[in-house]
Amino acid sequence: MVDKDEFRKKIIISAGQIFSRYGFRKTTMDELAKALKMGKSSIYYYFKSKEEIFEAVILSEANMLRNELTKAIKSVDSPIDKVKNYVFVRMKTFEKLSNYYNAIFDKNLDHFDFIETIRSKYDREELAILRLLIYHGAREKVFRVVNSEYTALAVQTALKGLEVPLFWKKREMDLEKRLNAILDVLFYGIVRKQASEA
Amino acid sequence: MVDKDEFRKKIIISAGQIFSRYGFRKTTMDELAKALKMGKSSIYYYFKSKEEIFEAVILSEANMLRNELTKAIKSVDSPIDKVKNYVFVRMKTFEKLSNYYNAIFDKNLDHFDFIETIRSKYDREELAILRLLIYHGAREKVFRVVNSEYTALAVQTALKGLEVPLFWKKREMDLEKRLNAILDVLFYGIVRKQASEA
DNA sequence: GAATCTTCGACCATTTTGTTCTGATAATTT
DNA sequence: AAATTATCAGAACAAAATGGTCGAAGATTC
Repeated sequence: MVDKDEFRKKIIISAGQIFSRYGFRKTTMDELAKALKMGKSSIYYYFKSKEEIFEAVILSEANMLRNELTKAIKSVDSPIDKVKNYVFVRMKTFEKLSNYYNAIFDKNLDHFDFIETIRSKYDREELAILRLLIYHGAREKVFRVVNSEYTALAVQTALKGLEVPLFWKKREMDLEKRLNAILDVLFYGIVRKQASEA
Repeated sequence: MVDKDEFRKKIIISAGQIFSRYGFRKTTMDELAKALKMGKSSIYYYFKSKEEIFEAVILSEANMLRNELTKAIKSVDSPIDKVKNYVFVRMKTFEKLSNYYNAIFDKNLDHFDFIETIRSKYDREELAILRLLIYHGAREKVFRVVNSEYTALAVQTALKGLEVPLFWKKREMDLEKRLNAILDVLFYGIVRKQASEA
């Protein structure tokens, strides 16, 4: 009873590693079984299908991302740093949680309903966070913002657009440097002139 | 006629990348075809089988390794540096030519005859090079060596033994640092006392 | 030792995949 | 331009791989 959930987590971790390496399609149940040192059919005692395992992995990674992000936001005070941290952590964590990343972007996985669910849920959550960050920044007169709702949407759209080229040319240049450059641009369009970083 | 060989090379390069990512087993002819933007069956105009493509890839990588090694040896003069470079380049190049590396070590590929052929051929070549390096070092009184044949064999055996743990724990520590440490040990057992690095 | 939880191997239906075959089209030669 | 050859792609196929099922057999608990 108790152990069952515990073992589910083990499966999720192990499966997450293998999925991230080979993708959903190329990962076989036999492989998962071997990695877990158990018979293939035993896995079905814990999960109903390969898809369900994948879903659990994605969900787990989505939660990790959320945790990382909220932690990153709380770790600093100034609105600028909050946004900066948010973008940074978002990009860097995406790199690690490649299952989640692929689930969001891989067109081959489109037909999984739960991915669409997660996708939109993640979008809504992110938008809410961004709106809050921007709203606070505007309140403290650090950001010049007319409508935080629209600005948040704009920032989110920009971030989404950035992901693709950011990951496509992953090895070409230092991720941090590129991110910093992008953030500079972002802030020079948002930050008030002569704003102090209080 | 001429173009055919040229296109074969293209296939080898493209296939090499995909094989290195997914391994021989998980790579499908369809994938190779898509990467080459041609029909799956068209590939069979250039190669007789998937196995033959793999063989060509391995052979190509083996040649690259050989080139890198000879270049590395020629680039320095002192026997110590030659051996040092040899080991370094051998290990670092192995990392990139992962098809070759996997072909040599992956037990799932044991049943391919040509791998055994390459394996032993590579062994012989390497032994000859090492023997030469050591012989020269002994001649210049930098190495204390009784029988360069046996010493070369000993060094080769040591290198082989090192590969496995070196790659198994790839991410744990800096490869260069570990290699340097190992080389230190190797040389302190081989280099004459008060030897000058001429 | 009955009842329940957990694992496994054998088996199955379906899909995937390496390969072949046939023919179409482009290139080259005669 | 006819004939030959080189190059390619789609359909078809046999064999292999794979996700999933089922009943039985170990464990574990009561």
